[in-house]
This record gives sequence, structure tokens and C-alpha cells, in this order.
Amino acid sequence: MSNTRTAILKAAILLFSQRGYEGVSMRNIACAVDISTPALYNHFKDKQSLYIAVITDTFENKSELLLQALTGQDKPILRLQNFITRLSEVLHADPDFHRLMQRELLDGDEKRLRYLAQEVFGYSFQHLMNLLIELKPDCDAHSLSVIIIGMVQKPYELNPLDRFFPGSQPTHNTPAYITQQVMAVVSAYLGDRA
Amino acid sequence: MSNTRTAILKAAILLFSQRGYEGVSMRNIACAVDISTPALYNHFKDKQSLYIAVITDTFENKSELLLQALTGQDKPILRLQNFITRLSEVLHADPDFHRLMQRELLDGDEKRLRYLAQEVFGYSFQHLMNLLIELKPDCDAHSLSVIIIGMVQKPYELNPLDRFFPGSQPTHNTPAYITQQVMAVVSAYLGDRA
DNA sequence: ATAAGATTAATGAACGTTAATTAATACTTG
DNA sequence: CAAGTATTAATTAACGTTCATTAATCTTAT
Repeated sequence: MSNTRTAILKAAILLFSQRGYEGVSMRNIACAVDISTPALYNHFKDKQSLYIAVITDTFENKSELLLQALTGQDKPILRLQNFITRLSEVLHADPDFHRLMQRELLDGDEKRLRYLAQEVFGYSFQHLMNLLIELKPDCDAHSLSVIIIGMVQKPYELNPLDRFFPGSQPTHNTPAYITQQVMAVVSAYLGDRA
Repeated sequence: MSNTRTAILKAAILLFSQRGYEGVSMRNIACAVDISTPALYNHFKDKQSLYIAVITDTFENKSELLLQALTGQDKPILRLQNFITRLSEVLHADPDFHRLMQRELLDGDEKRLRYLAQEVFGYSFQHLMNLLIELKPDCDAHSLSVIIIGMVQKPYELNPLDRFFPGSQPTHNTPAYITQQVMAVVSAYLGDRA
């Protein structure tokens, strides 16, 4: 692949994640890569195509890490912990991914949302539900999955707000600490059979 | 207050919540109110001011309902449940508020984020922490508060994605059901002293 | 009559995109 | 190996549209 193309992608990922689709112009992107605006069109058909490329490039392979954690050979409760750790680590290590995902939840059209749900998170979500059924057969696996994802993700979503909150301790915004807190709550609910 | 002004506000709230600040033009808003674009400037200084008015109008008074639930005369565990119910109900009844809040978390500048944290959610957050300390003195009230908010909010955030997920049951996307699920998890963690 | 609120018209700037062209690289052919 | 030929990727210039905003004018009630 061309060097310029990946440079454009890299810059566009950053810009789109920070300012959103409408908030970024082709001129902005070209300026960030230090080429002329029309040169972008040698690598991407139009703005929409560039954005789609940004989304797929950012999202693909993200589910693999989560799947590995969920389908390992460990005891179920440990697989759950691994999943929570991985999810937390991904959100921590790749804030562009996190922001783009939030933006897609707000602005994604049907096609992009289906891609996100099925191709990116589908398998992981299914396996998370299976795991929870294994751990607590009578639970509502779907609701519980959503709830757990919320527990892990919300600290990162509220991050920009957090420094204005009382009792905020930035040192607690680490994957390890979040995993510990979430696991304490969840495992209490799942009971001690694990 | 002028009739036109409130009509503009109402239309702007809907548009900004759906498409974001950059995604909405003054033309769009004027068209929705069925007046000419420059007529907007008789009521709002510029686009920024209109947006600020949209934010404050949407956010103010939202914290009162939550505060009432948190500071009632009921037993602590019941106050927690009331809070969760109220939060869920607000997110359910006012999706514009929810979307605008998510957008502010992504795009809000320092000033607007401080307003959001301090004026809108500050008191509620503080009282939620106090309540959790009361229920479980040795807990990390800050982390736990964030986690609980995440549990309640995430079902609504994932709503656009949910219909593509396996096991999705739209009937479960109600404040009552979400409250029940969240309370089951949280009360297991808090123990039976409540 | 005066002031508020609406209109039309027009502003300069920025938008996405296309056209025409040139420099450089790679592929084919003698 | 050399010469001709595509191909790629960059440039500048310009297109038409839309953007937020302002000025000037008209309407309408108090």
C-alpha cells in the first residue's frame, strides 16, 4: 500500500475522531498530511469513502482480542475477567477507536451500524452472553452483557467530565483498577459458584 | 418570552441533538421554524449563542429530579433505587437530552464541560457518592457511582445497535426493567445490610 | 410614530469536487 | 541496456454550492 495513503488514513482517523465527520474538511486532512487537497482524491473517491476507510481501518481486528479472552481455556469467571481487562485496555490504549465508536452510535446510518454490530462486536457479544449463561443460567444474558459493557466503558466516556467531579482520582482510571472494581460488583451478583 | 424564540429553540434542540453542531446550519433551523434565516438573528446573536441556549434549556432542571430521589426520606437502598429509576426515566423520556449530553462529552469545550459537571450533575453525583458510602462504607464511591451510571445509561446508548444483536428484546428497554436488572447486580454487591 | 420582528439581497469565506497539467515511477519493447 | 509508453501521484486553478452573518428595507402592532 502507498505510503501517502496510510499517512492520509492516520491523519484522518485522528481528525474524524476528534471533530466528527462534519467537523473535518478535506482541506484540514490535506493540511495535516502536508499535501494539496485534490491529491486526496488520488487515494479516496470522495470524503465519504475516506471516512468509511477510517472506520473499517479503526474497527477491524478489534474484536479478535476480545474473542480470544472470551474463548480461552480458563475457568469461566477468569474468562470474564480477561474480557473485561481486554475491553478496558482497548479503550485505554486507543481513544480514537473509542471516540469513533461513540460518534458512530450517534451518527451512523443503518448500514454502518449493522457493520458495527455484526462484524465488529457480534461474535464477542454472543460469546459474552454464552459465558454469562454458563456462570448464571437464570440470568438475562443480553441485559447483563450490556450492563457490564456499560460498567467498563463509562469511566472512559466520563473522562472529560471527571476532573470537575469531587473525589476524582485520575490514578484510578487504569484498566487494572477498573477491572478490579467491575469484577467486584459483577462477581458478587454471579455468586460464589465460580 | 417571544413565541418565535421558543419555536426556534424547540426546533434547534431536535436538530442539534440529531445531527450535532456542525451538522446543522442556520438555514436548516430557519426552515424548520418556517422563517427566513436572518430572522434567527433577531433572537440569537449567532449560531454559538443559539447552541448554548439549546444546551442550557435542555439541561437545566434535569438534576432536580435526580436530587429528589437521592435525598428523600426513604431507606438508603430505596433512595438508590429511586435514583436509578429516575435516571432511567429521564433518558427514556428525553432522548434529545441524552444525545446532546453524549455530544457534549465528545465535543464540549472546557467551559461547557465544567458547566455540565458542576451545574447539571455535580450535586447529584455528590449525593450518590454519599449514599453509596452510607450503604457500603469501605467502597470507592466515585468509581462505583460512575459504574452505576454506566449500567443505567449504556442500554440507551447501545439502543441503535441493539436491534442487530442476537437476543435483543426491545420490550426490555424500559426504565422499569433496566432498574430491576441494575438493582439486582448492585444490591448483590452492596450486601444484604440494606 | 416608534420599535420589534420579519423580509430580500448581498457579503466574504469555506465547502467538496473537477479539470488540466506536470513530474516521477514502472512496464514494455527494440 | 535503452527508448518509448503507460501509470501514478502530485500540483495549481477554478467550479458551483453552501456557510454564517450583515445591511437595508418593509410590515405591523403599540
